[in-house]
Amino acid sequence: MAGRDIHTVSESDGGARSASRARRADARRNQQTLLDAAAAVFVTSGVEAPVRDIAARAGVGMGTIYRHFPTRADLVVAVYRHQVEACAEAGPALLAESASPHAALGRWIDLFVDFLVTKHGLAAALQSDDAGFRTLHAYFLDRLLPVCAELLGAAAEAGETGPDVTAYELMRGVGNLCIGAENDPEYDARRLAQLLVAGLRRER
Amino acid sequence: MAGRDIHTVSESDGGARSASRARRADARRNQQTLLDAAAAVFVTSGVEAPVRDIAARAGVGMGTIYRHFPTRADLVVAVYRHQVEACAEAGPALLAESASPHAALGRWIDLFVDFLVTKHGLAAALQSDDAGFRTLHAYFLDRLLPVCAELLGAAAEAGETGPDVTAYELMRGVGNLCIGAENDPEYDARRLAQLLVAGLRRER
Amino acid sequence: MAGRDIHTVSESDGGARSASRARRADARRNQQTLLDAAAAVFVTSGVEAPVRDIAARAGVGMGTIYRHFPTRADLVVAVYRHQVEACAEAGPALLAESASPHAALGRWIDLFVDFLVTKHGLAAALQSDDAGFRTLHAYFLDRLLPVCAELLGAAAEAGETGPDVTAYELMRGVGNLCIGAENDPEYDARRLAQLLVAGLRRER
Amino acid sequence: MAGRDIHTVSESDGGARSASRARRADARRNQQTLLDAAAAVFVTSGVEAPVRDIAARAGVGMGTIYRHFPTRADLVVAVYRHQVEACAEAGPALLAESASPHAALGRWIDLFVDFLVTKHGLAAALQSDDAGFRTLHAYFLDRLLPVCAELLGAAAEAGETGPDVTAYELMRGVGNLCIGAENDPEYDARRLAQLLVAGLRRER
DNA sequence: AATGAATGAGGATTCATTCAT
DNA sequence: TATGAATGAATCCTCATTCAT
Repeated sequence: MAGRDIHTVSESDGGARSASRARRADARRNQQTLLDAAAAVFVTSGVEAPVRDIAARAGVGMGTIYRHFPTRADLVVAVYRHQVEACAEAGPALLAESASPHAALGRWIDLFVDFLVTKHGLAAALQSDDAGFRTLHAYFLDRLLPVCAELLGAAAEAGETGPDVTAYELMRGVGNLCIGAENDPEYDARRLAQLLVAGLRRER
Repeated sequence: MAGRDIHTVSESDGGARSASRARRADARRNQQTLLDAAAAVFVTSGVEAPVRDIAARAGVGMGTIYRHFPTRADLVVAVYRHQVEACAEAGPALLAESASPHAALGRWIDLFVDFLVTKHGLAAALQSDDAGFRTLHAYFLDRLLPVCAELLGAAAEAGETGPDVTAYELMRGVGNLCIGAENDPEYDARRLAQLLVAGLRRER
Repeated sequence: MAGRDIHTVSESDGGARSASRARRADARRNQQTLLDAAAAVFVTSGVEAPVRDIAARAGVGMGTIYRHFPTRADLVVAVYRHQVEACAEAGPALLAESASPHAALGRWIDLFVDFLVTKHGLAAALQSDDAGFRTLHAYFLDRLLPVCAELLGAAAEAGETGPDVTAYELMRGVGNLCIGAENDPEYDARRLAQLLVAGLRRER
Repeated sequence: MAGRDIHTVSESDGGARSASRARRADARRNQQTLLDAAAAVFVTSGVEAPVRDIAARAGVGMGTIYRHFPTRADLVVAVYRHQVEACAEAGPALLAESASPHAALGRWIDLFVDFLVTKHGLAAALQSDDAGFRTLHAYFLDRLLPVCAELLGAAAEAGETGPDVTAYELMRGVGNLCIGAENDPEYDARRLAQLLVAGLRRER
């Protein structure tokens, strides 16, 4: 009887749990669908694409988007999180394997530019005054600024660079250089960014 | 009589002429009013300010704005023409008076940045996909690209720089660096632009 | 053995019974949790507060709210039932202890106003066209109209009042007077309601 | 010649003026169309009817509504202005022609109730917290409160009433009594309002 | 030539209610 | 039974541009 009670309890608990687990799995899958749809729409229409378009592409109602990602910034961050993380994590590795800190910085900036340039409108959104993008800006800074600062600091310590710019300015500048780059075949943001890095160089 | 006729004719001719002259003067004065109003509104609301606001400031109807400046780009160009011209004309002078072509380039870029940074939203408009800004982009390029190219070419010829970037890329890059700079006290577009220029430098 | 069987049976019967009892107790506790949560949310957000908020406050799913209270009116009624009952029951008592039926009516109206005025949005909900509130309206009427009618009838019988208004009109009027009173410090619904009651007064 | 110039000038001035006059006449006619449409829609859908509905009814774009009446309150006020004015102006007249100030007050309240009750949703809007209705509230108060205050004051001075309520409370109360009255055949707001007035009465 | 009234597309956001798990 | 994810209708307001007067 106790056994049955327990069983019953565990069954109902288990049922609840597995239902909840199932629901969660479902929701997670759904989230991924959303992210995929958003990513796809972002490519063609930029990160400011209408919510309705994203919802349509994902085959869900708009409310579903809002449920999962209350703010547009939340959605954008979620879409690009993996790549931002990868970029952040690449910093120390590059520092370790490159010939010099300055070289590492250059390679890291390349990664950053390659990332931004392929994300239609992202670079612009990062600078947008729009309150809805405040968080986006913050996320990028939180995650990448320390990495940039470390590389920059290492280069300075090695005497390769002077104290010309802050890490923030450098990132902001590089970000700016990427704006609209995807539409202009005459313009190579990567090259410009490397020029910036080169400009930091100091002869010993 | 002939004299009188002539006189009369000449008088009426003169009247027509002076009326026409007067009308032209009037129109010019009118245009100037428009430009002043636009400039004032651009300062506070950016170059994308509502047409109605500009018209109101100028004390004319919106139709008048459209008559004189069919596209927004036309208006923006007209507002900033003097400064763009001044910038363009400064190129050769700087080349003549500077210690080196590379130095001249740096000083010229400074002028360009100073100009852009103080024009709320102009740098962004220069990159805008918006059809209404196509002409704006074109004008800036037409007028400034040759100047930049000359400075860049001179520096290259003097062996101060390599062939890293085209004049177009450089201008585009510098323009990009100015986007949103007016709102961010942590960010000094001038410094970044100079970094770019420094990055062009080659040791002999 | 029989004893044991009986015992067992009775035990299991008892188990079932107590389980059922326990379940009922559980359900009741659950309901109470819901009502407490709803009451709390009503205070701050009014009786039209989002279902989700109430569910969240109660720590249950929204579906649970709907199961127990299919319409919002059901929930609102349940939340205020005690107070409505108390108000209803106060009628005869007041009639018994007051100096006159008209005085009793006045005191009873005071009770009613005091109740309504402290329930954010309730008075408005009572008049709402909204289908979801139809039942609410009905409940209040079912329960309170007879009481009001009795008081009013007694006063008329005593010659204190004329047949100016129906009990329904009086209640409706008093209810209306309470709308929005909680937000307006310049407005005293109680005073107005008493004016209404005073207006009923007839000299013998 | 001078004559011609003057003539020309006066012609062009005259043209501009008559164009402007024509435009203004046109616009005025248009405004009336708008007001008629709004009034019609208000009758069926209440004063909170969607702007689009009103525009459709008037056969104009929504922008036209916004141009003429930036705020919903502006529109509502415009629609009812004549009647509010009439109500305001009736006050002194009633005072003059009635048997007593208190009687005048009663008749004036009748006018006010008759006005409100036929305006679907207006009474409710007058109490709405909604910022868009703040102005509406203010207009009614500005225009009618002094009238009510005068009548009330005269009655008090004549010793017919006591100082039970302020003019504001009385108007607020009467306004409240009218909420939803148009939908309820069992409820006569006019009668209730008169009860309120009767309640003010004091025997000498 | 000037005026300024009119048009109407376009996108964000909230929440009651249902129903699969 | 309980959960809570998903749906999607409904309305607001701005502003570039046109064109009748």
